[in-house]
Amino acid sequence: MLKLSFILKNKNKIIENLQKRDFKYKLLINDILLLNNKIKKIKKKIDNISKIINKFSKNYIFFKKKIYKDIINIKKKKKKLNKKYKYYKKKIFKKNIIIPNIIDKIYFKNKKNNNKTIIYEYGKEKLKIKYNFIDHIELSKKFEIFNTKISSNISGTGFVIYSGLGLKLYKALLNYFLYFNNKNGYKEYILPYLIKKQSIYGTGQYPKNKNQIYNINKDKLYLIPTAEIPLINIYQNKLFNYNDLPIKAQSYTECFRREAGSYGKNVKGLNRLHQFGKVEIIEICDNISSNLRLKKMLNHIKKLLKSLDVYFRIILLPCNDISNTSSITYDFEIYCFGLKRWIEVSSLSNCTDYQSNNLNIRFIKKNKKYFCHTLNGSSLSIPRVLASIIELYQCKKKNRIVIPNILLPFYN
RNA sequence: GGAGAGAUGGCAGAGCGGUUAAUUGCGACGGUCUUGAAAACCGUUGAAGAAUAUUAAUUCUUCCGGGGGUUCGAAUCCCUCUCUCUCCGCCA
Repeated sequence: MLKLSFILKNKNKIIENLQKRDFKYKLLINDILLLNNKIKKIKKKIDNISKIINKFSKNYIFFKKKIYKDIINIKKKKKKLNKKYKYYKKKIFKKNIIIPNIIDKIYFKNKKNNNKTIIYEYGKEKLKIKYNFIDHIELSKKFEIFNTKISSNISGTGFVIYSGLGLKLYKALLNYFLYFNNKNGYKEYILPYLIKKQSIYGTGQYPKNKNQIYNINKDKLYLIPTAEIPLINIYQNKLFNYNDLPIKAQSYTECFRREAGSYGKNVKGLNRLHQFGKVEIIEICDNISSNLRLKKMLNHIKKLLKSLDVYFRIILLPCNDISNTSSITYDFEIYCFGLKRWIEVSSLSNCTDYQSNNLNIRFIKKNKKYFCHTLNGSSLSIPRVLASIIELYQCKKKNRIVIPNILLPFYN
């Protein structure tokens, strides 16, 4: 979340920011300013009372019982004021936490920013291939790849079972992604899938996305919707040396999403699942170089997709479409030749200091402490990549699905 | 699940009702010495809010895991929550 002191000093900037994001609750900033003025007055009264009490207690022996009664009255007053103070603080917090991150400068350069901007495209020539592509759902009927019928008996819709060829490809993709990321310095972690509410607050998905997250009431735990949450939370309350940055980490986890409200075509096959596997990469860096790191991550994921030799594109998401925590987001989409549509396989964001404010992730440089910047991206979502690969690679030999060359060492 | 111990600054670790924002050690930063470095020595080293005032500061308040209570006064006593550790039980 944004620091309150920042909000107070940058009122206009934030209002402009909210407008750009099409944020609905426009009086939010005014509310916060009003509440803050109230709180200031209360704090001043409390300070004065504390001063009197402190003086009295320091000179206790001299004053003794003379002013004693006054002190007791004044203490009662202080208690009342304290309650008020905390009440307003909570109110401010509740409003503060829903203010999204400041969007990147790039969104102020282009006037048209309600549309997706394609910034890179690769493999377009594949569109020329003349072949009767069938989608991965049909393919799965022909080959042993995955099964949603059996899984729906077990868990309901939105779950999947991999076996045979599908399982082999799945593991190949997974191991290749981990290998590729690791080669580029991302340290791997195996993470818990059940997390506390506090961790979700830390990375900023709560309270906005609370309807998308599975909640295990009995134990007050939540299923992770993305590895980003436990992965970033590893570093809560950390103080890094400037020279140790950037921190690069990755993890494969299953991700659990309720997907409340989605229906129809999108739900079919491997496209939208309640549980899916994804390799996530994150970086933690200083407060200046985060956009440079973002570019490096962008190139990293680009290289990975290129090596799979699929038709993909990179999109700069419009600022009214990026998540609360993000200042700038790029989406990576692969073209599915069977479904004849684009599907998102990665989303890469710079969260600047929005998360590190919550999680108290800082670095120290020349005895001064600063908040780190955090970045995250998928590298990559496995079911969707698997689906798009089998759809494209079915054309290379009749009645067979070919495996991309790069995956062969991981396939066997 | 049962019993016990604990959470203090960047880290380690004292303090366990009254100049304690907190002894000390290490680290970090600055300086002296040196051709340079090390060693040694000297100095600096938490955060937030407010007032005065203005670029240099001064003053006040709050903060020793979170929340609440006792007291003229709490890091220190009590309650509660969260987390960590040790022992016992259960278990892949």
